[in-house]
Amino acid sequence: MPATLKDIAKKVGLSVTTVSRALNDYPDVNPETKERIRQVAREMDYHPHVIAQKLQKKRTDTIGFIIPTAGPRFSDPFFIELLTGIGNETAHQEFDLLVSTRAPGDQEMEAYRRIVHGNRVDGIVLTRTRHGDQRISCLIDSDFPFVAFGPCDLPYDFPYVDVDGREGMSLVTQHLVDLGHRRLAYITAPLELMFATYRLEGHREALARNGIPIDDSLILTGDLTERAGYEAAKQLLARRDPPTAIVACNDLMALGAMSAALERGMAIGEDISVTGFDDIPLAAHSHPPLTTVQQPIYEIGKRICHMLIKILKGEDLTERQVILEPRLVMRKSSGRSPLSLLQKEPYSESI
Amino acid sequence: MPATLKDIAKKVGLSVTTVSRALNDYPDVNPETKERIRQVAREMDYHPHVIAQKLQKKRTDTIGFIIPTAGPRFSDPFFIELLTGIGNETAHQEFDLLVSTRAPGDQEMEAYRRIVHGNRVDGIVLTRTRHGDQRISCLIDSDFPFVAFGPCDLPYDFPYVDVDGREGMSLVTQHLVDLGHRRLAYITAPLELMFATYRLEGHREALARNGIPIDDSLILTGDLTERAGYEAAKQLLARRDPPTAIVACNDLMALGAMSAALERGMAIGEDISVTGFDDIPLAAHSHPPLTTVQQPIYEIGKRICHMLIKILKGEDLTERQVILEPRLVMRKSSGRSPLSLLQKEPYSESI
DNA sequence: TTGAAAGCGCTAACAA
DNA sequence: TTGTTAGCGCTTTCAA
Repeated sequence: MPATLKDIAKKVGLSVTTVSRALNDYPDVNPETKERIRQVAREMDYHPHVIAQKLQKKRTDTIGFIIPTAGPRFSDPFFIELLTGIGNETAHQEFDLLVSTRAPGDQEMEAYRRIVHGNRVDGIVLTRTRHGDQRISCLIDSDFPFVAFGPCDLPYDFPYVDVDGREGMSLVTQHLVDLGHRRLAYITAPLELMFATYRLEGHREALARNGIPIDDSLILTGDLTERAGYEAAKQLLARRDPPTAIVACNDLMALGAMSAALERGMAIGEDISVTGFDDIPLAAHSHPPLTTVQQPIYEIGKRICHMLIKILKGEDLTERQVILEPRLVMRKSSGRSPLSLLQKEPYSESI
Repeated sequence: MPATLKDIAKKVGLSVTTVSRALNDYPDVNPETKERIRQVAREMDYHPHVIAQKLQKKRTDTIGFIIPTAGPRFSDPFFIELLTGIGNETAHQEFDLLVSTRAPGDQEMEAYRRIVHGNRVDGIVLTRTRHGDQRISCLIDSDFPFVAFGPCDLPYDFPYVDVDGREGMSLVTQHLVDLGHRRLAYITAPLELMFATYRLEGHREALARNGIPIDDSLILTGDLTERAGYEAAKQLLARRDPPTAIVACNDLMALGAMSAALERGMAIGEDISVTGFDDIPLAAHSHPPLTTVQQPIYEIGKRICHMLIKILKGEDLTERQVILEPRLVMRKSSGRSPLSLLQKEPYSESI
């Protein structure tokens, strides 16, 4: 049985209160008494019972994070990096982290309720915000502290961090247009996801800005996995009028798209350009390396967590909504359009 | 303020005890009383205070999982899949999951102590067991329940699940030998990791079995990231006597190795064969698809968690050590050795 | 069928 | 400087 304050009190012949105060370094304890108590505590290998502390303090010093895992083989590296950011900041601030893995849907809402109502955690981190996100309205209704990765179209003001996806997609798309591409396909994530909408908007804006008509048949939807990117690209490349560039909504789908193109014997960055979004470590090590938009995922995780803990401590946030600028990372998977009138090299054939 | 048993008791004019019993469906409560209490509880949106329950029950119904994250950009998809398995089983059994992210080392041990001593969790899941694993001796000394992914060379008997890595590596290596390879390089993980040792042993055994001398200069070490695989392969391929096959200790390093080979303009599966271990989803979508050894990661996560909860409930384990058979997944990244005397096709040139 | 009382381990207001 | 008392919200004897 682990030692309790009572055990120590008995041993040193003092009250539980004094022992508690000594161990918590209160100033109104005789220094010698304090030292003696601490000595005994060490000898008895005492560790405070955190559950009892939590009950008394009415605070759990724990934050919750529910990972929207789609299916058993879910393995988006994005989430590990985000989790690492959240986890490290959590530990740094001496908080604990409660994690749930639930696919979006009923069970997910149940997990939220379980966490919110059970006083298990003091606050929650939310990711992949959705249009009319039920989770957000539920949390706001219960007046439960949270910070989200991404905004929402509900008429609430809540704290979040985001990367400007519209701008990001606009940047890559412009980059491709500058390389002479006029026929760009786009693989989006399900549009219920806020970020998917923004990114698609950025893409469309860039096309419009350059006077390129939007062909809806070139916009396909995938579930953010490499498999989905592969399938979508396969379909696109089998067309009689295939695109010269494929813009994917995330890196995993871009990698899938690349494999579909390679399978057809195409040279990526030449016959076809492919771009992603996220800049996961694999993006730099695909072949060819993937042109993408960088999100500082780890830092975002830390930042979200930092904001949340500030809220929990009752401190004011300097910024309630943080929007980070994305950065275009040009690599070899994007190149001049094969249909471009611009010449690649002085001696290359033009059409 | 959330409603408490006391609030309900006051409202219905009964004692807290009776309310508690009614809500916990004890048989010795008047059915009508019970119904009335439940009705009121619903109206007041009552939810039990789990912290108080935990304190009283002296059980947290929570398990802990410390992810050994190496660095901020840590993003091995392997861990998300494992986490999903653990998380889903945890939820299924109505347990909570506490996660820590710590790089191996001092902070990691501190995280273990924090969790063990603070009564935060009832048991722990351990991954990536190491030689003389401090974490294991610490947990055993404290008599703290845990289940590991992988065995340990300490003289303790503890429950774990593992995939036979020796057999797995033996299978891929044999596969390569059968394809005519005689010069095989190996990229290992740091050998302090138990699985790294086993896998390397399997590789060596297969070579020995086939009378192929072991060339230690062909064995390099990497930190399991794609970057490490890339660097190692780059070095191997720059040799005057490059290998015809590269066996990597995990898929991520194999993917990195592939990119190094592609960068040199080599045709993978022809000029050079590359194999991995894990079978992460990306392995099927690399180009060419990666020959690897499958580990049912998600199921292992579920199984570990299932065993742990069984232990916590005081039930007997039918098997304390579970060793799963690996499965070789042959894909296109492995092909006949270019130096092979065997003919690839009837009409191909032999050397 | 119900209630009173005790206690899980801790903290904190108040008194001495 | 120390101790007394109360209480966090819940469960569980034991007695009525």
